[in-house]
Amino acid sequence: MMNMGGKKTQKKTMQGASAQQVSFSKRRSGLFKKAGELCTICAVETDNIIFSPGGKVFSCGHHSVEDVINMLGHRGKPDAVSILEAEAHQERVLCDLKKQYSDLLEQLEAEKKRGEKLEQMKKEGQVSSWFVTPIEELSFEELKIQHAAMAELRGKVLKNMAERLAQGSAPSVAANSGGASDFPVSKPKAAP
Amino acid sequence: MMNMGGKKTQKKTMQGASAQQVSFSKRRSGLFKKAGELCTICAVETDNIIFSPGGKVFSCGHHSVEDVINMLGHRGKPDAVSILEAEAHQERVLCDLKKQYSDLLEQLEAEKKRGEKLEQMKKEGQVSSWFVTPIEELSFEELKIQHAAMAELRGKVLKNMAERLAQGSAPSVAANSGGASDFPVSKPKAAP
DNA sequence: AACTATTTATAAGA
DNA sequence: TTCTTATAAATAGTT
Repeated sequence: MMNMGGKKTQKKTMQGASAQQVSFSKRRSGLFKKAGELCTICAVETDNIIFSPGGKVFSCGHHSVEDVINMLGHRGKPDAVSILEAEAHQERVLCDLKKQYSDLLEQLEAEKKRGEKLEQMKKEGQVSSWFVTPIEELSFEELKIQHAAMAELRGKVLKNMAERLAQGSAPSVAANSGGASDFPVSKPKAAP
Repeated sequence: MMNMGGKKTQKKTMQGASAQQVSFSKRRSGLFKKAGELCTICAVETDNIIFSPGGKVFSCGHHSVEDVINMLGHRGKPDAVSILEAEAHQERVLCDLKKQYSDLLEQLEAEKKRGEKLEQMKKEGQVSSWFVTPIEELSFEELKIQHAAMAELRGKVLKNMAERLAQGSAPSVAANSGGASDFPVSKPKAAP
């Protein structure tokens, strides 16, 4: 399609008012997005203001244009420190939300891993899940199947025990010799 | 090499002061560079300020912080459109974030439930793990315990089945009645 | 607005 | 810190 993507970085004013407007919209969101990421990832605060030729003012950040204006209206001439100390409550909320969002993502990720393990267990066969599901929650049909499955497993166990006895093998704790060490019984690793 | 570059976009505060510092430096230059490009390409003016936690202030743009203040003050009040636009943007971002946040809560809750089941399985004892572990890998002692456990479970199942039959109750899957919807989401924050 | 080919940005590693 | 590199993102031009 030869559409030329990012091309080489534009070094001069884009030709064509239309294209320039489009590019402006894209890059404006891009810039604000980057700013937001910077805040979230590095725990800093930013303020970004863009004055378009049309006289419009776009901004994002912890200290909104609104607040600056209000402050100016309230006071005669604030210094940089005033702005620094000013708190935009809406932006603050946004920031907190972002943080919470981040925390949630983290937790979600952790829970997902545990969930996947559960999924794996389930896939391993219905048997395992039946045994850990409160019996009251099982349907009658499921109970019947479980009953049969248990009977079969019991037979296997007895058979295995009999074989071992016959061989006179001494009871011992089988070491996890790599075989099925991937069973989801591992202890959770706390993330400090 | 597997050095992982851009990885997936970091969504959370980066852990490790060192890594965070490195990332901050990179992203700070990245942001300023983007701002510069935006100015050049779209013929607009920008001002960007970053407040680092260390108290340092980084900035770039066409006007000093003082200039920005003066300019805003000089214009008295940006036209209504400007304010509306800025507000709209922030509102959009906030809304999107809130929605994502809600969705995440939902997902988290679901994952939590699955996680709890896993936890329950583990607490249930070794029984569940035994059933999914290849029988050859179990020790004789474990087999005996398993045998006993199975016998007990079998008894429970039969008993439950008998009760249900006696009551003539239709087979059904009981729904989770107990719920913990009060997942800790936010923590109180002290305002600086 | 959506898509795609390219260019950028950047997290890890050295 | 700076350089490298693999991978994710951003985005100019097109549809």
